[in-house]
Amino acid sequence: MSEVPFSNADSATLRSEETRKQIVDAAAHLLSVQGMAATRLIDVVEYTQMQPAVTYYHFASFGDLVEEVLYCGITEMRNHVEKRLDALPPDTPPVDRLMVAVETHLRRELELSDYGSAWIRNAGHIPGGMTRRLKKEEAAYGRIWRNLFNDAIAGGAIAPGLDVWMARRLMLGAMNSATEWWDPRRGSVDTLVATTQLLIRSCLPSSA
Amino acid sequence: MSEVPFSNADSATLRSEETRKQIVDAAAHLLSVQGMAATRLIDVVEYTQMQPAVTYYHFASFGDLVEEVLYCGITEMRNHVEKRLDALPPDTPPVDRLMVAVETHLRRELELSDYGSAWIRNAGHIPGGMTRRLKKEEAAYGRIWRNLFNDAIAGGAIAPGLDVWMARRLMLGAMNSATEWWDPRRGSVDTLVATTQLLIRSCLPSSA
Amino acid sequence: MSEVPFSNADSATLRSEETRKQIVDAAAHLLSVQGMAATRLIDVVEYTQMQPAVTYYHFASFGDLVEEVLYCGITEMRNHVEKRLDALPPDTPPVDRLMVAVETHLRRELELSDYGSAWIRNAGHIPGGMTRRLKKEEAAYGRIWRNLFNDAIAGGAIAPGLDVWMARRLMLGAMNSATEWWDPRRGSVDTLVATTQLLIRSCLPSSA
Amino acid sequence: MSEVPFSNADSATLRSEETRKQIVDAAAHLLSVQGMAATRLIDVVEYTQMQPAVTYYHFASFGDLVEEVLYCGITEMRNHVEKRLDALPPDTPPVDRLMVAVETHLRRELELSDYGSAWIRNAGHIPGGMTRRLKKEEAAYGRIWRNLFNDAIAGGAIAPGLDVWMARRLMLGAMNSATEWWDPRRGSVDTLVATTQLLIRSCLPSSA
DNA sequence: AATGAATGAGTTTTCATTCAT
DNA sequence: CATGAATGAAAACTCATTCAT
Repeated sequence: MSEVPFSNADSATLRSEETRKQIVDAAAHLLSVQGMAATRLIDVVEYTQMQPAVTYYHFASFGDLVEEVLYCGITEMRNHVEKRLDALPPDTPPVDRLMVAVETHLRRELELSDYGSAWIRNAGHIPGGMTRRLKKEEAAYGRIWRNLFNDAIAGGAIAPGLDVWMARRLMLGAMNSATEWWDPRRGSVDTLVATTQLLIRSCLPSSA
Repeated sequence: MSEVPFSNADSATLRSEETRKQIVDAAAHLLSVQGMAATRLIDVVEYTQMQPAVTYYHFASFGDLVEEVLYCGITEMRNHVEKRLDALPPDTPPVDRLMVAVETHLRRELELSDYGSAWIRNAGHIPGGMTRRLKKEEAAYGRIWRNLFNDAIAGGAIAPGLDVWMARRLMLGAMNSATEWWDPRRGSVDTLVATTQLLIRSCLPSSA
Repeated sequence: MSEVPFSNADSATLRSEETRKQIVDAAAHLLSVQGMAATRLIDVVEYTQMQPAVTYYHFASFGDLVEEVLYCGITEMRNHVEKRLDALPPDTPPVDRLMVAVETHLRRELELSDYGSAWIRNAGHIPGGMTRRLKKEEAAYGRIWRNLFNDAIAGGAIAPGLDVWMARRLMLGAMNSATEWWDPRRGSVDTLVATTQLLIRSCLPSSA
Repeated sequence: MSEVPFSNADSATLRSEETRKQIVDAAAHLLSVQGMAATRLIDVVEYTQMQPAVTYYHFASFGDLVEEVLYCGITEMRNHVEKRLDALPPDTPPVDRLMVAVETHLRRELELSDYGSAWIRNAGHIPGGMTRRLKKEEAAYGRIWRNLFNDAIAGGAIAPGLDVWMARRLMLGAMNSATEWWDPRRGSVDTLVATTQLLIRSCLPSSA
């Protein structure tokens, strides 16, 4: 007969999406906590209390599931940073914009999402190298930071001998390293954000 | 050098030691290049053109071999940094001592030893967690840096809101991140050393 | 044609029959081309752009589907050969009747039906052995050939040492082998029919 | 010390070869009896009372094991036929040579070797198509028969409408079909050989 | 001291089948 | 009737480890 109101015809699709999400979430969690070397398909399905075969309904292989997690990690991170930056008043000074990005990146990496830290911790450990879409997405995120830094140092005098590309990498490396050592018992994320912002600020020529 | 005549027992020992070294070297190389997730016992012995069984003459398990590599990595790193610092004139200013440590750490990590980068890249990815001697050695190395930083900032005014422990971690994280992104084609280690030193210097209160 | 108005029940039945036919046709095609070892349920439904579950509305199991294909293959073959023979004038000489059967068998096997070749190629490869109805149908078809050959050699002198049963099997084997090697680019079916007829004729005692 | 007399230094190698042979033999047996569709790796290892993993010491995959069986089948068959032909007196008439080949092929296919029948029964059912070496070997065997037939019909008058290539295929098809239907209870191999030889002889133009 | 061979306990993967809608 | 989703049982395959020599 006619469709029951409010009953979604796509309920099967929704169920499926939910199942898929559970799997990816579990994988993201384990990858962010244990890293790739210690995360097997079996760990993921045990964590979700499902059957191994479910995975293969949604992904062609375990490797594909991992790739999906990392892809979501970098994409999500980029989207959030972009959104926060776009929401700023147009006249926000470049350095302030950079500080906002630093805060967003750190909070996401540590507090808000297993995907972010899964990406950061495992990006350099992908067995067969990165897929094309991972490379592309990473490059896009990298461009955001390049622009942020370039704007922030524009007009300032770069110290002789300093390589701007390396400097940017070092600062991002500093932020990302927090996934390995940050411990809520040793200090809040707020403190970490403040500290990181202070350090990065002090490295900018405009600070002189 | 050449083999000692009339000393079969010793030559056997030497051969054995050499074999062992080849295995550990190979493991260090692969761990530093591919990371733990992609490095299996089979890869290591294939790299040395040996048989899996050789490993078990020298190590109780594959895990032990990996642990040995990481232990060598951290130990070697500490020894070199200590030696360089000890060789400095006693009246070297603290900041200069820190700069020397930075240079030593970076050169070892990137140029001189697979062990150093094997350690740095995989420290956070050990399946069962660190062994006691790894923890101990890491703590010892950490103390060196704590002292270096403390001496360097002594007397200076710490910015309010800055957490010194975190700041130190961030700076070490920056240095260690180079294993993931450093590419000789984008700049020499000399440049990297200079850039890192400049950045760290600019973060120190004494620079004000 | 167009759908019958006011006859939903029938159109549904028709649709259902059509679906069933699509599946069996696809299975027949794949079995005749690839053989049983390479044909899975998944291949069949993918070929029809359907879902695995459809199969289970029409068949109790994948094995039943395969059996159905083979059963259709042998039945169809027998029916066609019988029809052609029945259509011959009653006074057709036995050898000519045999030649007609040879032509009918070959054309069906190679040109007209995936079912025929599916049967021929896979009859000896059924995992659990033949079902009863397959055995029965095969025996019935075999009887036709036995009679054809018996009539054709009746009155002729059988060479000493020749086993008639084996000779018949060999000739049928020759014909059936064409499914494995016949290639339209190496010669037409017409040529194949002519060649086969010539060979079989030359084996008959009446040819002397 | 010195090597123990009569103790083979390659005993390990011999053992290995023996194990490998057991596996291939078992696979050949099952393939010849059940065909590819019904033969799984697990069946082979169960038959040999070994562990699945042994297979992977000797073969990269189950597919490779199957390929090896088929390759041995065709190679072995060719070698035996060639040897028998080479041992004939140089002045043996071509038709007699052909008869010897027929006998050798049939006996090997039915009595002497699982490899021969494994090849014949499964050649047309290889999932991914034939490997290069299989094709090559098959072509070489085919050339032997082409020459045998060509020599046997040389000088005779080929019936108009008869395709020699097809005729040869049909006769080989007849012989190979015996793997599917031959049953020792219905007649000895001797009888089969005699019958086949008679039929093929009667097809040759020289018989006229 | 070294190694070729083998193995067991796992892992990933497959696939016919079922279920809920 | 049809189907998207899920599943269990079993398959192929992996790999650190051991054994016999």
